[in-house]
Amino acid sequence: MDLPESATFLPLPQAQFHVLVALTDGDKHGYAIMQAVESSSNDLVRMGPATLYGTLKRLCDAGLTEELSHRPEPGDDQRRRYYRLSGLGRAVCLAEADRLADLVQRSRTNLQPRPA
Amino acid sequence: MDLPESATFLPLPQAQFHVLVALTDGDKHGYAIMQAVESSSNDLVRMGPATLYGTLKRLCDAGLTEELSHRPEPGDDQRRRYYRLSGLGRAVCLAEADRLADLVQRSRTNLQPRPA
DNA sequence: TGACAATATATCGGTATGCGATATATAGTC
DNA sequence: GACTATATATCGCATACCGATATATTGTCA
Repeated sequence: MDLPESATFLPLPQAQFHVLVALTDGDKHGYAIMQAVESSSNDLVRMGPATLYGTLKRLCDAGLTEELSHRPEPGDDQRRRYYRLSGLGRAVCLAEADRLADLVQRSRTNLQPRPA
Repeated sequence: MDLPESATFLPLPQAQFHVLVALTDGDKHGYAIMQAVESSSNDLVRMGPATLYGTLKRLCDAGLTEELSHRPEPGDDQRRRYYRLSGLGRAVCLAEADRLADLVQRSRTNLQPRPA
């Protein structure tokens, strides 16, 4: 069941979707998100600090992500700030995935050479 | 086989991808593209004239689409200007679809509750 | 210890993209 | 003739994106 509220965030800006998807993997700090987005796209998507931290701010303001109040790995780099998907963030991420899956399928279907 | 050149256009801005996908269906004039994008997304994606014609200009400048020199339906509305996908546009559209399909699959896989 | 690279967050300022509103004009309907 | 839908076009603002730079910490190696 999908919260109707999710649709109001669609279409999601690309950078926001990239960050949400990176967090479906598990909680991460900013720098790790940046690396995950780049490596998982084979460096096709480049995400510098300006895009990352600006996007993280927007996502947290919108309630799609939350900053962790506790530190998952005590003794790690003290500068790190960790983020996780909220319940709403999960719903929005899935809704955007559905929307994009439809576009992907239609473009592939239409562009396949049709057998006579 | 994918032209390496296609990758240089990725990630494609959302509006550009929407227009390309709309044209995989067949050649269309601007107004028809606008309606196709909205109706095929169940009005989730709204595309006004400013976004449409600006995007079409960028796509034609980049060589991803081409304006038809002839009129496919003689006797139709004389104001119409028809557009079609170029070969490069097809390749870029498929490459972007591949990129998005990967994001969709990973987000779905990660967000499914994992059976114990 | 000192030098250096990698890690980590943050912001400035400019560019690209997106879009509401408006303009203009034709085509179709009643 | 009045009205709606069709069709293209552009202004100006808002949002989104991103290269460059700044600052400081951490880790590594000599």
